[in-house]
Amino acid sequence: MPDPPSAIPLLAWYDRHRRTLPWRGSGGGDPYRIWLSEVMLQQTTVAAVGPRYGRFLARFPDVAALAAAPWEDVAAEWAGLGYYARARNLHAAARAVAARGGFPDTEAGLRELPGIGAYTAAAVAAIAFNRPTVPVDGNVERVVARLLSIRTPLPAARRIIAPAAARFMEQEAPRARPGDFVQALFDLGATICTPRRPACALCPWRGDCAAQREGIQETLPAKSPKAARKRRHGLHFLARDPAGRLLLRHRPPEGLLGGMLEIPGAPWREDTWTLEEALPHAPLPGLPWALRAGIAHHGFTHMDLEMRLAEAAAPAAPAPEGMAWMEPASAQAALPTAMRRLFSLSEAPLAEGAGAVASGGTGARGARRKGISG
DNA sequence: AAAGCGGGGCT
DNA sequence: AGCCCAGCTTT
Repeated sequence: MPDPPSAIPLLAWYDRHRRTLPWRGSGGGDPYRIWLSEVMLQQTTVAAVGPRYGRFLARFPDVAALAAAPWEDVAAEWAGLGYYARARNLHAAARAVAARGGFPDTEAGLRELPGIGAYTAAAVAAIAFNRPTVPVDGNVERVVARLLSIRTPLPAARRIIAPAAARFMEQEAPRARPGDFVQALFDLGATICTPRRPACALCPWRGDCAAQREGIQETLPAKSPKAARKRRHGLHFLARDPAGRLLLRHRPPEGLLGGMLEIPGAPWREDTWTLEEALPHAPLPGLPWALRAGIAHHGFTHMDLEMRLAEAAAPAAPAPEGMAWMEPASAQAALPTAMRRLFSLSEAPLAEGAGAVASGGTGARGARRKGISG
């Protein structure tokens, strides 16, 4: 394994070109803010986190406030961000931190908290506590794979990349400012050493990059092929009570959309559902369900989902076990994106032959936003 | 080692 | 229509 290049040119570049980001502003060094940003940024782009970070911080300004909050508030604030286990773990970790009287200030201590793996422990240790460690995220994998021209495909290449990245901390300059060094690596990967069309001419390491010398930088890192996505179908039931409230159901705490709200329905399966077939899965018996036109599409990492929506007016009644009547505005805000798309079908006309309303329309007119089709 | 787990932004 | 993203947890 060749020596890594000197970190000095990278740090000099960072001092001139570092990105201005919400979690780099005032309050610097606050481990709560840095931890929150790292968790939000797990598999999530800076652009997506941007508008959500300040909002979350305003609602839960410190770890004590987050620890004291009920899960429903945390879930509603996280809704739409995805990977909801992050929110569950964030909440649990906040309670653990509050109970022990503050954040652990070492990588090993941080690693014990729920939702903190090898990457996040190293990132918080370096950025919040200036511990000399190198977190390896997608940016660092790409930068190191190119610098050293590592052709082994991911994820196997991590066995080579991680120790190579760790060797940077043998140098004096990064040890003097670990937080800046690791963020310099992130910024380099995000703005110069990008997945496609990297700006090698502007790179502080342009003379040190083995892949660039070989002209293969755009092909690295190589990746193993991933499995194909399955397709599943659902039919869901939206009941409205006389006050206009919606009947929603709590999903189980673990698994897909764990701990989040949903519009109750028949289980997702390979075959499509007919309304009659799905009727036993309706949340309330004996209602005059009418199918809406259109299908809500939602792609998860491992599954493409197509959902239809039936609606009915319900008499005033207590919500069944595990469900709740909710005002439409607060309900929609607390729903994960897949369920928001499904809910938007309620603006569509009734499906052909679905009830007393004459058809003749062409489907979900006015509902052709992303994920909706007729 | 592989699979489950969201959603948005960009090409 | 893919690919990628400041990954973690469970099997």
